[in-house]
Amino acid sequence: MPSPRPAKLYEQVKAYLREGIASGIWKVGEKIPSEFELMERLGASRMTVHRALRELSAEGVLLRLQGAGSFVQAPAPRSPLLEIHDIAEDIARRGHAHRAQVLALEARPAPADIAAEFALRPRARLFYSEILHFEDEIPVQLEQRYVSPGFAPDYLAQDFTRQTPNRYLQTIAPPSEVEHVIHATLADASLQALLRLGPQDACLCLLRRTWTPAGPATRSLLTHPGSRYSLGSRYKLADFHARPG
Amino acid sequence: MPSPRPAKLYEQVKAYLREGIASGIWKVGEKIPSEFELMERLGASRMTVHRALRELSAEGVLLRLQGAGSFVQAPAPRSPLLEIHDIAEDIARRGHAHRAQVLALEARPAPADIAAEFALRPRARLFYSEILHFEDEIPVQLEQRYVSPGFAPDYLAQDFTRQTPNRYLQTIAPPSEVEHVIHATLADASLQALLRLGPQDACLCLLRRTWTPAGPATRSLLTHPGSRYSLGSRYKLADFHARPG
DNA sequence: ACGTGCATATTGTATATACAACTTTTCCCT
DNA sequence: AGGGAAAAGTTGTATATACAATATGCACGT
Repeated sequence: MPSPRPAKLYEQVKAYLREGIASGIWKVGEKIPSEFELMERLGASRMTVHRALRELSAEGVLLRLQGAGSFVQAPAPRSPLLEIHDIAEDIARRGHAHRAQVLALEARPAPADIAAEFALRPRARLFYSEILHFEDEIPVQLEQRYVSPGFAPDYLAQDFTRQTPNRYLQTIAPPSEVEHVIHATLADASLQALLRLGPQDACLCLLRRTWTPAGPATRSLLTHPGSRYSLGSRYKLADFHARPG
Repeated sequence: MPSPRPAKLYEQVKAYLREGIASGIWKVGEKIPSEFELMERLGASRMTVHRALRELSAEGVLLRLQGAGSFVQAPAPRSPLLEIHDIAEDIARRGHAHRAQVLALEARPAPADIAAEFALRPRARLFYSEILHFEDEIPVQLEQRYVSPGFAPDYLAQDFTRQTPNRYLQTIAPPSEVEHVIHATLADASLQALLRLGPQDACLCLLRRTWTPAGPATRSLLTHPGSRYSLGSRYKLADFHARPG
């Protein structure tokens, strides 16, 4: 049994501050102890405390003002990266447990409008999967997905409780084009039951369609409980560093 | 005439390396000079060089392997989920008529949570505008926006029936960073009246925050009738993800 | 020929010190 | 009381040093 190697000191300082903020000792907008105070309290050097505070500042947890002090920042909303990661990774990144329940996995005749999207004749068969995703046993997404059989011939043989369709399809071939459309609706009866919503709860619906050079690949409708989930992204626009000498 | 103040040394080291990578002196996957080598070449201490390299590593520019060296990373592909689009342009693109009704335009004390987002003291004043946007005389967006006075000092003097705040702010300075968060709610009484919604209608809310290098610039909450409006984007994924062997 | 082990190179962490830059508070003079 | 200067407090940057952790290559012995 290995003795627990002491974690990096600056990580300990960061953890100490994170916990204090999470537990409400220091609230948003309030000032946390100074570097000197933390230095004496935690028994680390000022440079170590300084590094911890600088990293927390870079992460958006703290706002540091030279000459004034360090203040707790409003938590940045968690931003699941819409275009790349799948929900299992998002949940894992938040440190929660993900579970997938496969409600349907079959080839079914496509509705006329969807068949048209895939450039197929009406009633042509498409692969269809319906999966309910849980975050710590709370339902957070209903995933209804049509997949072109020509794109993923082995789709129906997968175990999607172990690997999300998103991730499996990435291994087949990454899409060359992606479309996102987001809208909001009120939950109908079946959605209320699946997502454990009340009759007055709104849903956030994300329609994601992907294409490969060969044609339409997938069409997935991701429905989230509007009150418990949000979608977001944050990115830098200008990475140019044109500095005149 | 003030002599140009020398930039921070670790920033100079970072710039030196960025330029070398950009100009092709060091290519993706190649090893850059060691901390010791850079230390002698640039005349900075090892700790200063070390800080520059550590930050470049955190930014994804370099990959550092203890005992081996520092290697140039492949640039991360950036594909914005939602480009900054202007609702007046969207409506015009659909061939419809846009009209804006200014419901409020004033300096007001910011609520505590919003003041914290802007790194201001509670009760500090922010510019605030509330504008209702119509598409062919049907309300499609309620825009509630806080603007940092330091970022746009003349904000309150604008006529936002002629030019949307979004467009005006773009002329001031484009943001360096953008965050989008989307969620869905049920319309409350005031929203029902403004957007002409029924008590059972869902709303699609887009919170958009922007930053400049100087700090937080704007915070706008855009509320759409979920039944009449959707957000979307479609883009090509030009870059494929190449991993170093 | 082959692997073992050691020396070396490189990055990671921690500390002490010094001074600079900036903010807030205190206090003194008018 | 008011204004302003001084002092104190806090964060930012830069350096020197020491040791730890990890990877690589070389020399040596079998």
